[in-house]
Amino acid sequence: MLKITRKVEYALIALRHMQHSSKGTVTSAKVIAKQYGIPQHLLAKILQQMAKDNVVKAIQGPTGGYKISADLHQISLKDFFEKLEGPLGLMDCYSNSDCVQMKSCNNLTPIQRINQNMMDMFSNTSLQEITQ
Amino acid sequence: MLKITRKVEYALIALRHMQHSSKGTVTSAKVIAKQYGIPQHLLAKILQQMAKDNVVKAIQGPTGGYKISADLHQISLKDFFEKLEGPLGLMDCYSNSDCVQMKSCNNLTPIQRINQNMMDMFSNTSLQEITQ
DNA sequence: TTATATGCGATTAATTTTGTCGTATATAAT
DNA sequence: ATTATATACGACAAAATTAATCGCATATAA
Repeated sequence: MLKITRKVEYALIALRHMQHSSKGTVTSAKVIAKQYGIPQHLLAKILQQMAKDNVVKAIQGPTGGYKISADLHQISLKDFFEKLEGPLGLMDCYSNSDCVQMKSCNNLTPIQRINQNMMDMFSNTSLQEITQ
Repeated sequence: MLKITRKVEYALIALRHMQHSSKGTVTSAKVIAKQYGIPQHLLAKILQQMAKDNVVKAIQGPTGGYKISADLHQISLKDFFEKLEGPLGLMDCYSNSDCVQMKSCNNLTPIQRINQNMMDMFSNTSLQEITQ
């Protein structure tokens, strides 16, 4: 419980790798996958999703690959996580209001506080800080 | 991702319920399960585990049930969660050191910081605060 | 003695996560 | 032009985790 998925783990690894290679360089999914022992096809899909989200830019063809296209200072971890995994929250009821236990559940407010603290942390941390 | 399991959700609901009933009262798993729409057998097992962990005390036989036996001020969320779900951590590598990507993984330290912040939050919050 | 509670292991079901496969398209290099 | 290598993307499958059920045992109040 409370785990980050491999999907975002892999995304962060890839971002960090690109962040550390010379500026303007293009890196293929294959290279990154091999270096970190990530299933290549899986990483490719993740990078494709990041491309759609305008975090990276994809260059096709041989010698193609990806490079960071966004200003990572401007993207919070919260936004990044949500782009990849959908709404965050310690419990489903924070993103989805059709919980049948809603009316009788007694710990919404207390856990809500913790949830808020976590969200704040993720909102106040930029991708740049993670990948630097 | 980053979700609390129903198991601890149910545990917190039960604790909170007991915390709010008159002191010394014994509450059966059945009563709580019905009130909050929780599968009865499942809640019973969770309460049994909490009994083993000395958070609640079990009273057997008809009119039996559970009551809080620990000082909830003295139990941190972190300890409570770990009792129920095992080691916490945003990534497995924080609890388990045999990750094959260990040597090449590049985001240990940055994520580590966030992880530490979360753990601190859970350590600095008592069960009492949640269930009050 | 009976009814009702906990105790506990085994099993199943459901859900989520993780990974694979196949095929199409783009494009640099030869 | 052809080839090799990259991304693009949907469908599928495998694995892992979480959630829930079942059955039987024991305790005990009524």
